[in-house]
Amino acid sequence: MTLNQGFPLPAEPDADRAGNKRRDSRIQVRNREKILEAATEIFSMYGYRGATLDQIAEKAAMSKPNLLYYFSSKEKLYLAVLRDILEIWLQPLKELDERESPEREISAYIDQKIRFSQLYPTASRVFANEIVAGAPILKPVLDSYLRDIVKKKARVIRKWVKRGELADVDPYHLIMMIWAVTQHYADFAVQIDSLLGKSLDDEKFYNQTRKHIKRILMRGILK
Amino acid sequence: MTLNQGFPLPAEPDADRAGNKRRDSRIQVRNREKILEAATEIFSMYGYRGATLDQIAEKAAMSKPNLLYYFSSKEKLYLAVLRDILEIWLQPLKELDERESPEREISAYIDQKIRFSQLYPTASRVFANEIVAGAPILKPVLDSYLRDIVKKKARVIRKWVKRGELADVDPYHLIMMIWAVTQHYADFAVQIDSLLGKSLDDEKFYNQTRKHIKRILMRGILK
DNA sequence: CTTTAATTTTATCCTTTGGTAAAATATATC
DNA sequence: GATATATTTTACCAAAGGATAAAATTAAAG
Repeated sequence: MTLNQGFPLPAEPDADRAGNKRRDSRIQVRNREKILEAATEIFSMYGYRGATLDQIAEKAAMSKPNLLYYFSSKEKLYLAVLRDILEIWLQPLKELDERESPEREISAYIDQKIRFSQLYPTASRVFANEIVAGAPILKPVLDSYLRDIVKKKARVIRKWVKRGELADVDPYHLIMMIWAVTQHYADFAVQIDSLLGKSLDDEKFYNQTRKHIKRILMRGILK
Repeated sequence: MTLNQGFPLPAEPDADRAGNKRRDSRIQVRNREKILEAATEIFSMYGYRGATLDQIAEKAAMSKPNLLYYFSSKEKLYLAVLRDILEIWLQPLKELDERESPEREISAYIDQKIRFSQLYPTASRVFANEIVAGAPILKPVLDSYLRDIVKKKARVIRKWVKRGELADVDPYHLIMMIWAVTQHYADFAVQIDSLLGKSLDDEKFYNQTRKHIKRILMRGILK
């Protein structure tokens, strides 16, 4: 992963990098990647406060001081993880295009969201954890960046409604409904596994889920 | 709250009570209540591992050793909190009755779930936290108790489908969809507050939400 | 091959945290 | 109101956890 281009989180230059000049050596890249992956997994299970650097270091197969060589504090590491996640989390929404039909666009949006749940379930859980915890870190981003994007896309949906291509739905509730349902399959994966013994890794179950969600939602909102 | 009658969590008699004989003195009841409430709030924000007894004690306005007098360990306290939550969380599902119409029953079920989100948002978040974390404590309960109830209710839904009173929906996905959407409003309340500046505490927003969810879902599944 | 810079390890520090012991205080019962 | 019991406080402790310093090792550059 490591998308992280200009993301609106307090990203002072080199904030998360222990003062070394020549950046991006081979080792640098590989280890930072390794750490971010391990951190995502541990944060997804224990949340920010519950996770320990020891656990993360162990999962990344390196010593704790070594880890701290790459990310100078637990908080900086957590920020780096969130930054990566938020970027891929938001991407799909940005693509809603009013010039296309709502049927096509919303359908595609659901597809992308459920795919995210399949590809990055742990990332989804870190995000969920942060929000459930009251978004101590992400609150400012939600209040500004996310708010703006959603507002913009709500307008798109409202336009479709006015054009009579969509039933009279509230755009915000619709968006949140899609989030809720698609993310549920990543965030509550254990529960689903308990009930059905299945996960989105199972390609068959994945498609069944995808179609089912779409069938009900699309029926619910199309004219 | 404190429903907790015979709940299927490892509830050795007096496991969570520091060996005192005459149970349920006035003080006993009041303080245990106070602690459970404080614990619910703290656990909902930091998860099991992230929460500290100091925080809980402070919120409950008593010293940590005093708290430990009522619940002899952090784990016992957490168990007690989960026990209370799970009971009220499951109750509504048990009431789905095949003799009634699906329209009426599912509608009532959604009502109850969204009401739960309104009344016990922090409890909902503790539960969410536990599941997102991989249900380290609740897994056995999910695998047995929950699994059985859901299986039973899936049969009810399937019956409605066969009778032609419901579109051809998968019962499990339908149930999970209802969970996802209704719980979302409690678990992701901060996000909703960021986007809309509203919460389910606002009776107007509560009703709007309730109706909206129902409109889309019911349209999606009724024939 | 050196020399220099980047990376890793070892040892250590201070704070927080779950939990205990025992003394002190309050409450109830006779 | 004296005695027994329940509750609360005070003083600790050992382990865990985030972080730093400095030595040791490895990789890169000339």
